[in-house]
Amino acid sequence: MKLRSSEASASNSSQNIIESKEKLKAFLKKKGFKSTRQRDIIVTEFLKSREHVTAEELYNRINKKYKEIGFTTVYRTLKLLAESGLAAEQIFADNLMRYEPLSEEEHHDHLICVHCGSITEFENPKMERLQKNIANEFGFYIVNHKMEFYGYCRRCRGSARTLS
Amino acid sequence: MKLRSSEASASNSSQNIIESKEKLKAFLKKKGFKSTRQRDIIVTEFLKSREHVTAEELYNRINKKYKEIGFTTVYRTLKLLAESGLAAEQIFADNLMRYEPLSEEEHHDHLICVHCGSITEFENPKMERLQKNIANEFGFYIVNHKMEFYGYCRRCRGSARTLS
DNA sequence: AGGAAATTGAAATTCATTTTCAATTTCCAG
DNA sequence: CTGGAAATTGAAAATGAATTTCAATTTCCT
Repeated sequence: MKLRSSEASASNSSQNIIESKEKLKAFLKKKGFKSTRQRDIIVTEFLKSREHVTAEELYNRINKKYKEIGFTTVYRTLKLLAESGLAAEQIFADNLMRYEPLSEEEHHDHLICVHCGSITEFENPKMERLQKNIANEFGFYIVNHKMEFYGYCRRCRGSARTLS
Repeated sequence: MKLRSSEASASNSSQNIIESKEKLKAFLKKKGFKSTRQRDIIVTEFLKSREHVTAEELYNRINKKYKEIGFTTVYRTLKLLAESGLAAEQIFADNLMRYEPLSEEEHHDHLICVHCGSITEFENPKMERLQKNIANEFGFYIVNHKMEFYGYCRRCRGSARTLS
């Protein structure tokens, strides 16, 4: 089991940021889009965060330093990142569109605490295999999947007395 | 593997409808709510459909026969069914709230065709066990989970030439 | 039957997401 | 280096699904 929780080490992050920014630049060029100061700032902040952010959350964070960057541009840049394959769009139980940095082909699933809201990511090879087997039984070709566990994380499991 | 696709046999459905309606009645009484003509019609139509409907879809269906029943009432009745445990609320990739009839404690997952939109349900004991094991490793207590496979169903896999 | 409490449904509201549009910026061709 | 076509920006408006409001109506307990 490969853990990739939000609390995990952030080493190599500056290297990853540079790499990702290069990828975005290539994507922009290929599509005839332009590189701008705003996009650069937004992408940098987004990749630094390494969280599942909504457009509004990222905008608020950016707005503290860069008053002149508008919500719409943050929103559009996140969409652009999703198109270019550098971010994944995900909707959890709160029904807000969230974005997370995505490198290469990795796919991970989520443990979401309904008490504190923490999101822990994990990858599990057994799970991947089982999913493929199930799909095969139905003649189904999986392009993408979504798996979320909602419940109580280790910390909240102890403190929440409301467990039924 | 237990199949429960939308195309599966609908035998016993009238029996199930009566049963479910009794359950709703009990729920209403317990809560001090009232039984109404509208609720009866909406619940009947909902249970008959045995699909993952949005409030609007169900409203449109009902509106053909019963012009006097408003959207709001359909919406509220679906919420009520969800509260009473007779329906499950689910949001798929199109980001619309859908409701499906829910009997007892069953939980099933979904194969969603991105080409024709069909939703097939399945249950898999191995999957349930693996999910619990994974959660245990993280000290996580699962209350609920969501698993969806997006891809091409048997039928569309053949006809869609756009598979990369 | 009487009336308190719940329900109904049309309309209004909310709120995240998306689009519009005029002003500005980017960047390629010359 | 420019000039200017094309893309971008950001404020504001629009969209659209979900939810709430409220006056009129219905339910159902006593």
